[in-house]
Amino acid sequence: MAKKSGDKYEAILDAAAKIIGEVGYHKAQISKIAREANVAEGTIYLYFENKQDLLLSLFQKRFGEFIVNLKNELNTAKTPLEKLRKLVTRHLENSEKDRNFAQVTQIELRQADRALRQKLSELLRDYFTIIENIIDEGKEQGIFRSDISTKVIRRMIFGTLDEMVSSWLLSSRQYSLSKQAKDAVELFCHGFLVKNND
Amino acid sequence: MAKKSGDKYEAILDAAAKIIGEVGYHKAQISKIAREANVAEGTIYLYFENKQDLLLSLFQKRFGEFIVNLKNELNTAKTPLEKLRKLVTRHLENSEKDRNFAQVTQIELRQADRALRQKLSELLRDYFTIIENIIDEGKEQGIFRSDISTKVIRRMIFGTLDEMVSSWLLSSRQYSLSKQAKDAVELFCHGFLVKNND
Amino acid sequence: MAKKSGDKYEAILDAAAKIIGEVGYHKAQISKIAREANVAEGTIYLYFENKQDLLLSLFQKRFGEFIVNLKNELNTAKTPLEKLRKLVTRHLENSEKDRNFAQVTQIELRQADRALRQKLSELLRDYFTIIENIIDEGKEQGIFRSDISTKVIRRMIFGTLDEMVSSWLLSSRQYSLSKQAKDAVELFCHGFLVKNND
Amino acid sequence: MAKKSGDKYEAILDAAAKIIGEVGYHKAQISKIAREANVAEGTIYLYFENKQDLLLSLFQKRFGEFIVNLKNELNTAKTPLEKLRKLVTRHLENSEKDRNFAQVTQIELRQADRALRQKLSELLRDYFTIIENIIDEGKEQGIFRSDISTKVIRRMIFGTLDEMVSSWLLSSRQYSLSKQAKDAVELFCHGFLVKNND
DNA sequence: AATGAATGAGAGTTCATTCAT
DNA sequence: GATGAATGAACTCTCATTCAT
Repeated sequence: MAKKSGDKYEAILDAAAKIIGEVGYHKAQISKIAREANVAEGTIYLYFENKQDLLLSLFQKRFGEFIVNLKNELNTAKTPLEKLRKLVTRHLENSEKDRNFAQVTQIELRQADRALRQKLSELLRDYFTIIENIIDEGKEQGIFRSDISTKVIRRMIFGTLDEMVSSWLLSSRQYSLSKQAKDAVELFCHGFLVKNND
Repeated sequence: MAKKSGDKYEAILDAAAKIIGEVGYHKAQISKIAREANVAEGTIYLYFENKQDLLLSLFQKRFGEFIVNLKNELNTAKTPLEKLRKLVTRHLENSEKDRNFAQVTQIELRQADRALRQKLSELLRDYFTIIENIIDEGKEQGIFRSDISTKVIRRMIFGTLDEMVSSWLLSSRQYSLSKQAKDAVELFCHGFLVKNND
Repeated sequence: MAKKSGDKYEAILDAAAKIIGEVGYHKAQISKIAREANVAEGTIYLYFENKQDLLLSLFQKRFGEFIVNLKNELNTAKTPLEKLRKLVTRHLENSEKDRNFAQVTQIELRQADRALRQKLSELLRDYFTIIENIIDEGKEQGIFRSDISTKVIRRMIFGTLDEMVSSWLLSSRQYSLSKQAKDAVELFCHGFLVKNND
Repeated sequence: MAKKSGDKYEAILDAAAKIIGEVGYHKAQISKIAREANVAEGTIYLYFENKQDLLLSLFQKRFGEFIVNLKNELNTAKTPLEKLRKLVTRHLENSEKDRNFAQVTQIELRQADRALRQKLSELLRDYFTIIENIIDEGKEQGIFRSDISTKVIRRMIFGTLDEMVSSWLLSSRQYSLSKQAKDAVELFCHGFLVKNND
């Protein structure tokens, strides 16, 4: 397999993101991706083992970049709350900016073989760890409640973001996704119950 | 097409739920479903238009039953908060009880054609409306905060439940899903911020 | 897989023999064989696991029939020499009659995977055993020389017949193959050395 | 095309003999042969027109050398019988020494296109002529029987040798091939019939 | 002469769907 | 209604060959 540098590798990944984003993984034919990338079908197999490996590499690269950028940004935040705000904002902004990738992440990754899903969830685990670290940090500093398990909180945060992106993707995308970041964080922090209703 | 009653119709739906739950929609062969249902392949096409219609009908029926039961139960609840608690509990309990169906709902529905997804989201909309009605009722009664959009709250609730089920499905399912209902509701209501940290 | 009875099974085998005989195993496309058999491509896979299995089945059936017929005929012969004459005659006659099959046996079987070749040579072993039994019977009766190993004699007999068929196939087939049976047997028995030249 | 000399030319032929001998002509990938020869894939096409030409050249060269050596040796033999002995011995010895080449000759040459097979049999014809010349010489000298056609005798000799080599190749090659030369010649000359059984 | 990345035609196989019985 | 053998379009992947460097 050729090295992962060079125009073609990138062109194929871009084409794959576009086609898969448009028609879904199963309906995305290698021939279409090749045409979109201005490359022969066989060329794809110089850079990727097979179709599944292409999807995996696509996710790996894009998500990896997102994670790296996110980590850098989180380092500039002081409090866990500030970190959470940045994470939520980045997640929604990124999905809004790269619709194709969001589509792949949200929709396509859930299908495919058990084996593939396994590998993909390993990649997601990095993201989960970042979220859980923020939560644990907040708990240690006495800012976040310790009586609810970190995992449940993480699932609320990720699930909410995920659902927000899904809704937005399935809608006509006429509203701004990232502008809902503030509301989401507010909800996470205080819930929707009016204070004196305990 | 035969009417939607009779042993075979049910047998096929059960078989479909089982096979799709096990191997996913795309890998679920009609021949396997037929064999599981003790029915000839062609028979399936007497009851369903095509494979996609089978998936759709499966979801429709199972989800419809869930919605009906849910509505009945919600009628016995007095406050919006109580209603929310019942909804969360039923959602998690139901997923835990019928793993195959949860698998289909969570994972398989997200793929497939735009057309199918469209129809499915119409079915989900019923559920969304139920959730949003509870929220609006709470807002009207001054129990729930009115400064956050109903849709965002709904997405948090559904997204969280969805993610909780997904996590549980991808895990070895060694923990009880429905036992986390209380924590989830607590989070929805008060958030995870310690009170004096405003 | 469907049962091995019925028109289609036979039609496919016949078509395969014809096409493979004409262009060789590797160049024999499933689509061509299907068209020749007046059958859809997929139908072939109802009767055979894959292309290789088709070749194997073809050989198995045809060669099996030949072996059965041969055994019956050998039972009517009294002396080992008479048996040898019948075997040689049948071998050449059969090849002459069914040119396609001869082609497959001689040429195509030698290629393909080690695995396939292994299976095929197991089938041939039946034939080898028949030849060797005749030789051993002759040795026991003191008619055939015991100072030369049965295997070497068998290889001479089979190799000679094989080569005669090969030559005939590669030639324009203008001469009668089976008419050389007598010469062949004469050679096997007495060699080509003039008697007083020891 | 480069001239048929030089290190690379030889290296490619050697590599081809090795790879083809191991996995067969059809499964022998140009890329593998190139790697084995420490040469770029494209380089092979500087020395050979295509894959088929490579196989042909391989046979041509190796078989040509064998023929030249054989002719030289036959010149030192006085009687036709002595010549036959030398030919049989050389044939078996050569096959035993260069297993890869034997494999190619026996197995791979039989497949491939009609066109290729045609060219190859032209090369073999040289060998056939040598054998037939020995037979005719023997007939003229009254040593060999004139009542059996030269071609049939030649086919017996070549077919027997061929089958002996084939058997040996398909076996685990635990026995000595060349040691059976004497038995073979004995069979050719006197047949396997005990003398007083005419 | 030498390279090896790129090409793209080609072929086996799968499987949802049909239809004669 | 029920069957299941038959269909054939669709699609991934291979690999001999080319050609710009």
